[in-house]
Amino acid sequence: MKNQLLKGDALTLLPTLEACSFDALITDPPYASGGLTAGARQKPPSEKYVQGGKSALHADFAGDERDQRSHLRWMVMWLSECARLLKEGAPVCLFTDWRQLPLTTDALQCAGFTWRGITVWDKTEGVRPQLGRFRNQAEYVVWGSKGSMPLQRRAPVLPGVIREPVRKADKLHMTGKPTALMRQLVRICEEGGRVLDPFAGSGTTLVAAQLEGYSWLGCEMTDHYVEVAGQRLAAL
Amino acid sequence: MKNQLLKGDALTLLPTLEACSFDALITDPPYASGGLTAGARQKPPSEKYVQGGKSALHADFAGDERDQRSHLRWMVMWLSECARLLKEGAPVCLFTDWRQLPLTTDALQCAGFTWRGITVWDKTEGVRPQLGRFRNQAEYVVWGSKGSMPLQRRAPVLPGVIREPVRKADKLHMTGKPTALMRQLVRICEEGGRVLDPFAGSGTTLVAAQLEGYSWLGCEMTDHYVEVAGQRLAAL
DNA sequence: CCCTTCTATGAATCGTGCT
DNA sequence: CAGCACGATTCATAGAAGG
Repeated sequence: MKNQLLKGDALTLLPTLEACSFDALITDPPYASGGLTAGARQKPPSEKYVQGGKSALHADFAGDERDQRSHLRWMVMWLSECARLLKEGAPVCLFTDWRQLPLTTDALQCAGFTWRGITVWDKTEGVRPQLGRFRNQAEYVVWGSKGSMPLQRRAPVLPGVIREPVRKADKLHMTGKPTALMRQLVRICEEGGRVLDPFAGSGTTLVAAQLEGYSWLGCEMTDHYVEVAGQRLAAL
Repeated sequence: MKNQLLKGDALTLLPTLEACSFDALITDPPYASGGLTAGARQKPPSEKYVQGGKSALHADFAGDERDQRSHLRWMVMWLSECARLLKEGAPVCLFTDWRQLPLTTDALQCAGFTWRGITVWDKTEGVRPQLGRFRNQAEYVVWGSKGSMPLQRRAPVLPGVIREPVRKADKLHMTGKPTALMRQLVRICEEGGRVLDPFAGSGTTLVAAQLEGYSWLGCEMTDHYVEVAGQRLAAL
């Protein structure tokens, strides 16, 4: 199966793809979680996620200004499209932060998937330490499957907590994940299978999939990141 | 303030305590999460959580056979009682597993607390591997506060992920937590404050509180564990 | 006392087969 | 057919046993 990076909105592109043609869904959708108030959430991500008065390092990305209710509906919409594209028993991994974790497990299950657990990404460094509080040093991968997941799948035992620091040189998107982290995660896919990432961003999931011997298809609607991801994938 | 270990049901005991007299709520309630079917959930914990036909190492504990709906209602009931007992701004820490995490964040917020984050207990590797799956090696601490939480509280910066293996000699309850883990957690309480644990079990939270210089009050309804906890605390 | 070898265990889960 | 009981499975680590 040919690898492809498609430019456009996942909700438009997914319906054009062939049913039952993917072995795993692994993606990092917009969290829509920055900001305590609805108003603060509607600022573009480059203002929302930047500390202090620093200028934005990364281009804005789309799809991050919904309120909780709309965000859930939107998650269920694209997840349901993905359910059609996945083979029976295929695993699903969705990144989320603590604030959106319950919404993410709801969305996964509303879309008809079986929720099977949570894997923790431990960033190891304290992000914004605050006296008298716990550090906010983890993000979460909500994972599950389309229907039952036979034990004879060709996939290894995978870690439930992945300790991986964020390295600037390896972060090409505002919410980009370390390549080493993604290389661990994609291994939930059956050996040599085909990985779907409808929110490819700077393409780290696709790069990891390629490095681990999978084929892949990604969608990304922001021109800038389609170019970034394209270059990274071409350089492999 | 005198330290006390009370014997009885939390829902009965909590209303008898004085309002605004605690600086932190730190507890590990029954999760009611084992078992795929209603029937399986009603088995005692020693059968539910132990593999194979091995004989039970620890005595059973009560309150683990509710379904999701009743479990939520019950959580909100005792949490609301605790809200009355806590001072304004006091932190709350609730243990939970991946399956009950969304329910726990709901319960915390339904009872009127502000949800502030999740802290991860990483049990480290060695926990029941399964091919083709992520290891289930973490439990979670949902934490928050009664109302706003001033930054000038006398409490240190605390870790967001705590790596701590389970040691047999340090585990006196089927679901007992390591003392080292609890010593880290209780430090969310303001220096020298008073800690409440309505589900004391073998008393690890109270032991940790004592070791870290806090005063404490615990409730436990199972005779056996009241005795175990009493002995541990007396031995300090 | 230190090192090596061995064994037991885990807040499970899946699939089968019986009721 | 739905629901439930039961056996099989996975491996890093702790802790015991032995040299």
